[in-house]
Amino acid sequence: MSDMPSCQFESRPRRIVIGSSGVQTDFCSTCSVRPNSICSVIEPGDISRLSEVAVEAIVPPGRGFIEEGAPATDFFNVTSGTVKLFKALPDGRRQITGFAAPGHFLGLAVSDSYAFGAEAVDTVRVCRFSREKMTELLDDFPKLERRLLEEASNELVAAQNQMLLLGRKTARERVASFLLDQMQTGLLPGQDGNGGRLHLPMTRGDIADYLGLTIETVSRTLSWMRAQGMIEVGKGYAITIVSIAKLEVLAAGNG
Amino acid sequence: MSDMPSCQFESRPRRIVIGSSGVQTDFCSTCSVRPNSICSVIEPGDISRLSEVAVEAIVPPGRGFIEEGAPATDFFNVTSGTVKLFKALPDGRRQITGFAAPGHFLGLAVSDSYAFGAEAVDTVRVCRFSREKMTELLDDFPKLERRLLEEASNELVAAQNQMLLLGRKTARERVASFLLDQMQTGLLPGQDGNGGRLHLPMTRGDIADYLGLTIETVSRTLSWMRAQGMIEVGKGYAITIVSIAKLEVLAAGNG
DNA sequence: CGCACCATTGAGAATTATCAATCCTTGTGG
DNA sequence: CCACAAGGATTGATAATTCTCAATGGTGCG
Repeated sequence: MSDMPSCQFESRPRRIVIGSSGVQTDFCSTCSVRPNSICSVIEPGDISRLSEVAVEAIVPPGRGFIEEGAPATDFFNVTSGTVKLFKALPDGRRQITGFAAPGHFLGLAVSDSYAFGAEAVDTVRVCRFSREKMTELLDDFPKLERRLLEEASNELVAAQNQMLLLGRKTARERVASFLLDQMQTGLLPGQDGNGGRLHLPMTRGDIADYLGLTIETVSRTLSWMRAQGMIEVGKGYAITIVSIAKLEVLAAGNG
Repeated sequence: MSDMPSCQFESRPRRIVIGSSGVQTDFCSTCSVRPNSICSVIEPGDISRLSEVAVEAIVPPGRGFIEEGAPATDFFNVTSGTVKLFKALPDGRRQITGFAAPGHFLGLAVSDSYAFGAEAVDTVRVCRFSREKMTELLDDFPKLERRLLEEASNELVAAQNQMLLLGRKTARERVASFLLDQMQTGLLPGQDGNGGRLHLPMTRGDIADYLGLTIETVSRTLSWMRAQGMIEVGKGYAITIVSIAKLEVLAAGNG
């Protein structure tokens, strides 16, 4: 496929917010994704502990920041943008195992090396924690551990759903399932009820690698869905869901 | 496929070992899989706590004991035999998401209903914990929570590997990967080095549902591997690995 | 002994992949 | 501002892997 991107950050700015008194402020306390992330279990009085160990980083589109097989030195929390997680075979075949949206925690692994790679789909901001700092936090905040277990359990459920999709669903069923899933995260503002405009930040190639298909099959399937009046394919990364009901019939298992 | 088995236990014997003094003994302390299970983090002095909340059950081959979508009332620990975990589509298509060997913990899910079904492959023994009793244990033994997180992380890694297999590997690669995986758990005693006799407790149908293939393709692929001198297919559930090297070349990605 | 279930093998069909050409969009530089 | 280059997307024609349908053979249990 494409050339393997390097595993370096574009920049690694320690984003320190200076308050009126000139003292470092807890940027975690103003973090917009904290309510949806594991950080929400840290009490307001302890948030400074978070800010001390977290480092903000900005990852430009297409840049990888976790390399499969590399030493697992850091954990990440996505604060904005979309990240693709993937595994690859020696000959280049790639399977995207998931897309991480803001609030998602990355790096769950007992091994000392990453079991997957991670790459920014669009411009991504992440909070980075070193492995040892994270361990300290876990020791000091038992709630954090329970929250991580929740997070892991949720990912496990998602992984099981994806295995069902990859192992047993047809191309049409896969794409339908994908579009419905994306309505959880990709819905444009003001959209809700029986339809909705979606912003899909990933390319057809990414979708294909996520669904275990080829680019061409994804494209053809979307065209077929458009012909069926299920969706409208806008330019860029926009897709409009015209009939959720029809997609749900497909996704449930009528290829 | 086959008719859906009921979600009942064959029997639910509270296995209470009566010591010489006539007092109930901790059967957990003699449990052969404890070193490999989450129970290993409970200190010897606290093992009685385990025995109090655990109930042993025997599940006959083919019997289901977790029904997908049913209220998640219990957790399980496999103590002997092999369990298949699966998800199904309305029309009967089934994806086996994993095989659980002795020591495996079942039921990780935040939801109040099971996200997957479980069924005994051969005769299975499990330890059952009620959800509330398990919660109490988690509160009293922080180490247990950390161990569960480890368990979940390991399953996540396995799930990611399986997604790569299902989404991007050819039939031959899938079967090769499967056979190599099974050498971790299914090796018959006395086997080790460059080959080994495997006991696969599951049917071809189970293997097919695990690998996202059909029974026929699994069978044909095994026949092809035999013709290539990679394996020997014995009668019953025996398979002999003749050349690990050839299988590894296949599994790594040469279809 | 016969039935039921599982496994193997064959022939043909179907879904999806591969190869290839064209179009569209976007960004860049003259 | 326009032309061009580059990457992504779409569509078409063909190929290949895998599935489906079907028949046969083996194994174990009642």
